[in-house]
Amino acid sequence: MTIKDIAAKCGVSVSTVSRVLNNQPYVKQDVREKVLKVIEEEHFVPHEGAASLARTQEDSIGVVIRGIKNPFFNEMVSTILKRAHELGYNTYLQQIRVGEDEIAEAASLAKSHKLKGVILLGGNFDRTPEEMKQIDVPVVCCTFSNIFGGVSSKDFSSVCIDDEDTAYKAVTYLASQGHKKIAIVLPSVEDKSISELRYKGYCKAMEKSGLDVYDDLIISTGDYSMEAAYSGVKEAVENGADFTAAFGISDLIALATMKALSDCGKKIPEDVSVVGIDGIDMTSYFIPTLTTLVQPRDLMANRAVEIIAQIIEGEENGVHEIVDAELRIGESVRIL
Amino acid sequence: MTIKDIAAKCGVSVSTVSRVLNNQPYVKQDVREKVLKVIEEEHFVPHEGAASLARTQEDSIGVVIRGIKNPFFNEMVSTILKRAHELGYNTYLQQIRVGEDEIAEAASLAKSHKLKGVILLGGNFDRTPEEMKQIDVPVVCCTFSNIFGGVSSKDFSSVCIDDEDTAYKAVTYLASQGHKKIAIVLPSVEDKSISELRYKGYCKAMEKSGLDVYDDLIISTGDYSMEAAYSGVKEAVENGADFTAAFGISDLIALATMKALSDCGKKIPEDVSVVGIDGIDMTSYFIPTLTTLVQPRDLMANRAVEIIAQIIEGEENGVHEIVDAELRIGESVRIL
DNA sequence: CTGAAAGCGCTAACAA
DNA sequence: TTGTTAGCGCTTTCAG
Repeated sequence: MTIKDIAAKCGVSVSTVSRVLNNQPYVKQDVREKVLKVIEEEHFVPHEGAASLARTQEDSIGVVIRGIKNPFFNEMVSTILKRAHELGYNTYLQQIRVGEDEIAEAASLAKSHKLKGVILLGGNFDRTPEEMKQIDVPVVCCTFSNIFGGVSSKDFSSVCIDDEDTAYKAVTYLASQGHKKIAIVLPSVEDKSISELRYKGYCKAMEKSGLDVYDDLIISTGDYSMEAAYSGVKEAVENGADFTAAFGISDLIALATMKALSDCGKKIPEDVSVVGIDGIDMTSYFIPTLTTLVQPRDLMANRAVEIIAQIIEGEENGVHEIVDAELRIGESVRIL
Repeated sequence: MTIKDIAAKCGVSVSTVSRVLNNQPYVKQDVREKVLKVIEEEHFVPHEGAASLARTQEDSIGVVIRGIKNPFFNEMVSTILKRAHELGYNTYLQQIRVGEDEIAEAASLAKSHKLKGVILLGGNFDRTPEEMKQIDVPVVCCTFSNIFGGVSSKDFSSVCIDDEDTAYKAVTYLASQGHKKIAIVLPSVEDKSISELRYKGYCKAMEKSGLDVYDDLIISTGDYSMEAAYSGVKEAVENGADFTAAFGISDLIALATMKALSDCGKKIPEDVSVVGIDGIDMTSYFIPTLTTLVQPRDLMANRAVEIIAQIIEGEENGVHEIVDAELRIGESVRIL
């Protein structure tokens, strides 16, 4: 069943059917209705590839999500797709594993579908200008900003929180509650990515609060997984690490930290307090509820789409928006 | 940049380039290498729509996921995509919200991309044969099986656990630990879907164990969300519902149940024990760890792909596989 | 307002 | 082993 068959059944030409299909003007009302009726009856759906091929200008954007199981990203996807739809953009979703190269994926997605722009949901900071140039359409980094790879800030856009500052707030909150020995649980202190930035914020907060940072307080677990965080914290505690509060640089890490502490016989928050960053839905159902700095994910998702649309419409590239994370007080921090 | 440009740059014809692109034989080794080199240099990626249009026979399958944020489904997706890739199938992923019509989506996806088959990840049971017929390619329901809508079992395939039996096991386990007042937390006792089936299993287990089912034990919350489960349980307890164990028909529901109970001052498992079904990753990090019947999600994901491949290759439709859920004992059930 | 016809970029016979 | 060519199903001028 093709557009041609529909045209024949309606006694009109293919161009008329095409006009109806694309909601274009210059079709008499009764003709439009008849065509619509036949389309409905036949359950006709146009072949997307053919349309895409014929279209002189596609209005599609791609969304590449890194970390297929990450709830934080999954919670943003539907907002992105919805907003894109509202603004008249078709979307192509590509989920990739943590190990894969999101730039290469994005470049290939853009070419294989004539995309007008790409949103990167999560990714690595450490990119060279050459790598970025592989993607020949505007890019908006959502939840992160490339600041390590020497890519000019004019060559991409971004919307994210200030990672260093947010970590600073998290740790300062802990300090304000009287905590002195505050541990940090992170993948790495220098991964040229979020982990490194949040580590800086931690150090700054500790310093400003007049607290010492010593080795035992830094629990590097290797990656962003809950498994790694769990074993890292457990091992640290078993080896005698001594702290009354822990800052997990993401909610998933913070939740795994709580579990590890609990399994070591520590009560939360009585013995150890914990805070995270992100604000994923699940944190509200943990016992105790996690205190966390909530990223405004709907705002970020919407802005990411709006920014890419703006750039596609011809506005300048290089839009970099910083949004605020807000402290949501749960039950995981002891209030002194 | 098109295949034609590449051909020109290499001094060969488009068909040679096409052959190289598709890993076909009948290209001299040195020619193949030269073409590959130019493709690499130019970062050429063929237009997917054009290829799809020209291909006489596409080998693509679609995956429609219902419940964009559901961790259980998200955890299966990558396995499905991987297996499909291994078997030589292209995949098209479509995530839809809980309110949307997955059959209509699947039908449209199948037509717009000339799909050979569709995997439905989660969905409604209550479908008529007419609705199913909208999808003109083989369908495999993964995690559920259509048994309410009168669709002939020959018209679709499925791979799922035995919902009634799994619920039976969960409740029987609770009873075996000495519990007598066992509540069930579910969306609805008759939603013609998973909830209804698991409710049946609950009733059967209660009966076999010689336990009474009375109204206070049945907490219907309206939908599958954690929010609904949380408020439903909280309200029930505040209204005096009295039970020592609760069966949440899904992990998410069980987790929300634990939280609600905890917020009502009940300790788990000391005051109330809880079990779920699914085995999502997150359950291992809750305090206490949730006892649950684990669905073999990798197995189901792999089988779903293998079954659809089998049907596409010409084998008979109507394959219905039941897989076993396995009890994973956590800390949420009091051991007597 | 409507239709005819020229591609979009690629694959797949078919010839060479 | 390679090239030529006819579409795949649709959109989009351009005439009418």
